Amino acid sequence: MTRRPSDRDQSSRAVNLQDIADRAGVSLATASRVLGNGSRRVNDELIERVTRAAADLGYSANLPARTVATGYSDIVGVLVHDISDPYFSTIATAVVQRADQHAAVVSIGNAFGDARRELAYVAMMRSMRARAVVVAGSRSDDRDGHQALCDELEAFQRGGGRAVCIGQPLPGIDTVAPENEAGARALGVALAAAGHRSFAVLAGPPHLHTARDRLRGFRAGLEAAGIELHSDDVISGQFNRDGGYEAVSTLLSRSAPLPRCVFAVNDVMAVGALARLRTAGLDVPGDVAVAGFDDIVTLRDVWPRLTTVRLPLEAMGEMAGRLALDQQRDEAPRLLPVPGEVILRESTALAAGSVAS
Amino acid sequence: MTRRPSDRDQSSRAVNLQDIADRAGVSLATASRVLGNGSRRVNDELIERVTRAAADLGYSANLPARTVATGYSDIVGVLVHDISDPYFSTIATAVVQRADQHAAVVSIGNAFGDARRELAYVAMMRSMRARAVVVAGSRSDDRDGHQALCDELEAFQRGGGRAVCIGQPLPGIDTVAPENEAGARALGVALAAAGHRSFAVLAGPPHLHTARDRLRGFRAGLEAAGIELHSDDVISGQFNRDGGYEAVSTLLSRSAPLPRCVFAVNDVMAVGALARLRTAGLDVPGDVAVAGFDDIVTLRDVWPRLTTVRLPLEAMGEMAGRLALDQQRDEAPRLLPVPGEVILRESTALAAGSVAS
DNA sequence: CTAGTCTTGGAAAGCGCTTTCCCAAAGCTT
DNA sequence: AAGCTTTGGGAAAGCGCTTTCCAAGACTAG
Repeated sequence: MTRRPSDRDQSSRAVNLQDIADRAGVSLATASRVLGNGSRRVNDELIERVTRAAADLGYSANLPARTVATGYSDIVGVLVHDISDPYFSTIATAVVQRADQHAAVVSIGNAFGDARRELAYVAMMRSMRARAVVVAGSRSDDRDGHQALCDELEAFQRGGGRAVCIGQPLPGIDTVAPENEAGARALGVALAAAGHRSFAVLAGPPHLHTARDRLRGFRAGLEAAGIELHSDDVISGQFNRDGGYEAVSTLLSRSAPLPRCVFAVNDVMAVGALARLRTAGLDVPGDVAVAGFDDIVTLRDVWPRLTTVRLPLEAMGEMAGRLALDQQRDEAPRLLPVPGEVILRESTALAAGSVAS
Repeated sequence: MTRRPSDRDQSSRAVNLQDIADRAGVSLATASRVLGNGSRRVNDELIERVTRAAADLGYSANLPARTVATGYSDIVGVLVHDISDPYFSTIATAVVQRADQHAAVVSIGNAFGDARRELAYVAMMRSMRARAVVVAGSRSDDRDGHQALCDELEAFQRGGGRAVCIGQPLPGIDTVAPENEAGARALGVALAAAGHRSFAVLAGPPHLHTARDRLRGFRAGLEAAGIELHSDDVISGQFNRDGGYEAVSTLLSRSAPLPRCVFAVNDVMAVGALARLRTAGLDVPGDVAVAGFDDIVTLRDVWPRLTTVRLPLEAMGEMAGRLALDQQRDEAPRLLPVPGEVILRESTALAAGSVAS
């Protein structure tokens, strides 16, 4: 099977470095030094010849082979619940941009919130010898799944990769942590200060940390203003648009009077709530006020504009990218808290001077 | 962490197949046959021993090495303009789902519509020996860039990968082609039939094929109804939310009377237009009607609900995934046209019986 | 003019896997 | 019992690259 350089075969095997070396009349090593990282000086004329040969033949380095040889790749994995959710796609875009600057290529994994898929994806990144992996999205209560993920991430790091997480801190792993609880608390305080008195919370799934933290914070904020949130006023459901829609359906179907203000634990749910209220012929904020969380850019144009807690999603992705790519490996794991900013808009406006019952 | 005395060094080198073979007391070849594709029968007891050893040592196959050995990888590249645009993230999600079924892992590239980045990304996928690449998003007029991309994709296919494109057909490449022109035409016809008579088009960038096709189709639809679209009534701008917003600003700043109906060549622009009109205190559809294109799911809850042309984005991603992964290589390139469906909603409603001037 | 230090090209030894090839042992048929 | 085909394990040859290691030539220094 040994091919002489002279007998060019017809098979469509891709051109490799040896082909380039042959054509340029240099050794494999020299060709590699020219086209590779260039750690060693090569005669200008040879550089020229090799470069020319590579261009002529349309050479494209075999990256997997390079990875095998060096033990190092330029893949960065990003793991999200759902890339079509603007929350995640915004973060992912930022990571991609950061990775671009490091000539790294991003591989995005959709886990649909499933712990098994998450595990499989991180394992895959480990198999690929990825340079780093960014895990975004709320952890859930599944103890075993959680532990397995931590183990896998640890193995990943032992193998020389870097792991970063966006959301709940994972032990031993750099984390960009949005302050869900504090943000929701501030929102509760602000809404109370604006004159709201009766509330319901569309709380999302009880097992999701993010959802729970936001509920807890909001409740604390109200309590600080002397308002108590009854458990009847907490409706759980899905963490997406339909979850918000259905939670409002539940509220509407009850005999109890509607609360004057509804807090959905994320913007997408808030939009679902808005849709359901409109279907019921109710005015927002006239009849019911609605607030969300995240301040998703795509949703800034919904009307009435949503009161929400702004998370700097782009900055968060950017920070995660930086942690994953810039930092030295020997530093201790970091925790970067990200504060949210309460933004009051039309969706929770009250007629001037009035105090809602 | 039980290391056998025979283990040579303490360095944290990842466990490899040889380690597994040693521990199981079999040869490298046998270990490979058990853990690899299993193309050959292996004694049950040995299978058991190897599997056990792999589990004990937390073995994770080195995928790049496998790729080097076989020449095949399980990476699928998806190239989009902007993953945070719901149009693309919806498509990407569908491709990811399809790829999951093939145990392939998706790598998403953001080109931000820049031809150079697109080229670089496809080249990168070729370097990675990716199994397939899906290029989504409108081509622009840049002749050279376009040719370079085609060349690169052809090189990619010659190297054994599959290329699929979503949008304008590329020569020699399987394409999922939304019928932009026909859809826009149908929309024009439908709006005219609904009684609209005076129009403007927020046309996006003139060099983008998708934008142009939609404009051309819309114009043809109006002409079929005996309505002519003057060039004054075509405002170009960006293909995103801000483009819609600013185009309406332009309309408002003119001395001419506002058109009764505005067609934005995509939904995101339509939402920008809606925002601008609202800022100007104009009612939609009372004062001005607005229509979009795509029927983005995230935007179905904006109010008034947008008249649009629905593209089955998920199905399109799914089809692209299928073309990329299921099909045999020797078949001729295919062109799968995807029809759009006109959906009339509140944003273009006219008071019953009235005909807009 | 010789010894010592840089340069810089090439041969070859890996990297971790798959797969071909070889061969021993076992199962058939006559 | 002799000749076959299976069966399945192991040695070793790659895959395409990087990176030692070596050696030869080009310089300095004494």
